[in-house]
Amino acid sequence: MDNYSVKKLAKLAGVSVRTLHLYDKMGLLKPSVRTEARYRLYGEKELLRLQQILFYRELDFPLKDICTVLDDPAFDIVQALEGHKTALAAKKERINTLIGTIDKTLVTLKNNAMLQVEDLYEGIPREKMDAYREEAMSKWGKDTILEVEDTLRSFSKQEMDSLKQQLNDLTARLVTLIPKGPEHEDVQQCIEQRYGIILRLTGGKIALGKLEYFRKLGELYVADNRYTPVNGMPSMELAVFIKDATEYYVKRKQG
Amino acid sequence: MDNYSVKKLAKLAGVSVRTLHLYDKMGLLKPSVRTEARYRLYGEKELLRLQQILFYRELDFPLKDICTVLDDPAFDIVQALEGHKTALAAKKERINTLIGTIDKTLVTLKNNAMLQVEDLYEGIPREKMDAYREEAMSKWGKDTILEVEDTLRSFSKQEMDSLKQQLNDLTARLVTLIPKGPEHEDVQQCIEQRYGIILRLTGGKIALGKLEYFRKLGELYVADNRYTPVNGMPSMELAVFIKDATEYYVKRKQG
DNA sequence: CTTGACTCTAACCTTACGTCATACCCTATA
DNA sequence: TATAGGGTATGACGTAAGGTTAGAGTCAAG
Repeated sequence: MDNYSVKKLAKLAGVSVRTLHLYDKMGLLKPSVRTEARYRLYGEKELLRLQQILFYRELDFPLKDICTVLDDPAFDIVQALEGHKTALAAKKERINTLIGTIDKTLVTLKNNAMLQVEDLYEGIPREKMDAYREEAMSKWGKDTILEVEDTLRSFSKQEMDSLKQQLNDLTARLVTLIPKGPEHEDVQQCIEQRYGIILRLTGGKIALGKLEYFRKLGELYVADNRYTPVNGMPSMELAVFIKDATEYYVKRKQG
Repeated sequence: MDNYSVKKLAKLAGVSVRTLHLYDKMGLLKPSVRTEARYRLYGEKELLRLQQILFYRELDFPLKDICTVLDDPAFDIVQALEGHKTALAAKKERINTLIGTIDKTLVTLKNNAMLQVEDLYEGIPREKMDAYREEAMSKWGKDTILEVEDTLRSFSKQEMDSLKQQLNDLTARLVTLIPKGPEHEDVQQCIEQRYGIILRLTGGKIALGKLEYFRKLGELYVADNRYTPVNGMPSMELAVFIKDATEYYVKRKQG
């Protein structure tokens, strides 16, 4: 009997000594014996009671309620548990709401940072956006576009700026490389880098074969000169150049 | 400028004056001006900041984190929100576990109180239970039995004891009434009370017509004398008596 | 007899306020 | 002008469930 010192009981039950002191003072778990030096000693009965206490504690019951549950024999545990369950369900609902709010906020934040997704289209006025999106959707499929836009939205502003800058640099470099012809090694290197960046921007989620998709993107450069910015100015020459270089690139990769 | 006193701002934002004092002391929201009497005065800028504070507060952000979010321009809000969302999701998962534990505990508690559902069968040894249940299921349908058992399990120990006691009393009374014959008014009253109790015990969920079900129960009393306990002793005489009385009762009600 | 491990009590710290208590300030009215 | 009433400031205490010292006493082994 009375085998356990505070530390032994604490280790056994996985709580701190402080916790046992506290439970003692608040009457939740009294030691069965105090030595003359006022050391606390607990027996098996106390160990059992501690187990019960910890069970209810794990269910987030306040210690005072645990006291009531364990000490009042007329207490309806079933009702207490059911009430507690209701409270937990309410908490859970609140957390769901919070998570929803955070999601909405994240979308808003990223949209605000990312509304420059328009910048990808380089200067197309906002009122033409809808027409453009419909066009793109009918060309590549609505789902494809939506997936790409989702992916774009997931980038942080810094990442986005970096990728945009890289694309701009490549475009500028390609302008200087026009004289060398679309099949020149330097041009092909630029095209390959463009391919990598665009893959990242579209998240590799494109349903079409990736190279095929990339080729279509090359075509688009010719079909619609809105897509070929050179310092903000459209350039048919650059568009054709990129298209030719892309087709050669794809052909070499597929061959 | 500096339009709002503590109380005005508090009312406007739906917080307490104490909260504003606190936010001031901890540097989260300083008044733009202090009068010479040290009264706090806030301007529009502070109102706006308070709105932001409250937004994050509603998301259960600790105030210190809100401080960081609002004051450190290099702080990555998106990352903070995503981290917070993860934490909330973990909390939610924990609550799910807790609810599951409570459910299991409730079932255990009710089973422990109710495993005496067997007592309904009055002394049938546990190893014969399964055979009996199959028999009952083939007689009345598996679903019927499962529904009835569910209903039985939903009773608290006190309710159950009370109903059991009432049934025992009625049985004892019927024994004394055997000489008067199954159609005697007193006997019929007992049968009617039995009917009511059994209806409660089975929750009225029985698929069969209730009276019809009750009649079958009467038949069963004869078909299997395990169902007719008299102080623990089976009594064929009582079983027949109850069957006759029940059939008369049903006939009268249906007629 | 000393050392190291153990124990006691007490007190302060945490979050985000609520609730006094005491004292000061301001303004409108008699 | 005195005062009543409401607004305000500061400080302190309390909350839940302990964590973290601090100072002092206790126990068993070498």
